[in-house]
Amino acid sequence: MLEVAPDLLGCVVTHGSTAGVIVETEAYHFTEPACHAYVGVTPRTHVLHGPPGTAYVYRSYGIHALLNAVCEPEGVGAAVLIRALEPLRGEGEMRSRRGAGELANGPGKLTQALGIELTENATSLITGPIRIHEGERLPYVTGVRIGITKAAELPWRFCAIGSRDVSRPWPPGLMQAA
DNA sequence: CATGGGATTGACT
DNA sequence: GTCAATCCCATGC
Repeated sequence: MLEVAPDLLGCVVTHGSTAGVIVETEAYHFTEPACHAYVGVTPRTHVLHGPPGTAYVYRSYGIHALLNAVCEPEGVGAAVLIRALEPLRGEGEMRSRRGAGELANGPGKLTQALGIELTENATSLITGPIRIHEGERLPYVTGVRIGITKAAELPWRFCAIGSRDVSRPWPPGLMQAA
């Protein structure tokens, strides 16, 4: 999974008529307490322990939907959180859903921009409605995961170097090769 | 059945 | 920098 997370950088997420390039991810694994799968298999987390290539969408703080890609084999319980996208197609549609400001430089923002909803939890990332297809591999920097209260020191955040669409705070070195 | 927490965002001091 | 908003669900009585 720590290999899948950086591999996802540069991949393209498509939903409806909108699409974006992944520029930031974070890895989560059931062996560490920040991961929802840490508590074991429950109605909420069973998808995390399910087969790879599945979307895990959940609501955070009662307001935002966050998108994950389940990656390890069935029974393992791990996922990669998609934290930021660089808009590729359907920017007008994203704009109408997001209003002014950045479109997708944050995990809650990108789901709103693409129109991804909780009902799409457990759907396939191969057959849709949300689809992820391979893209070019991007150079990246690693950083500490942000926004969490448990195991926050793990360096499992991956950001594409030079992208201004990465969520803040930008990790040191992000703009080196821009 | 009641309660508390959460991988966030945006507005305000 | 600080703080509230708000829904799902895991946990505990």
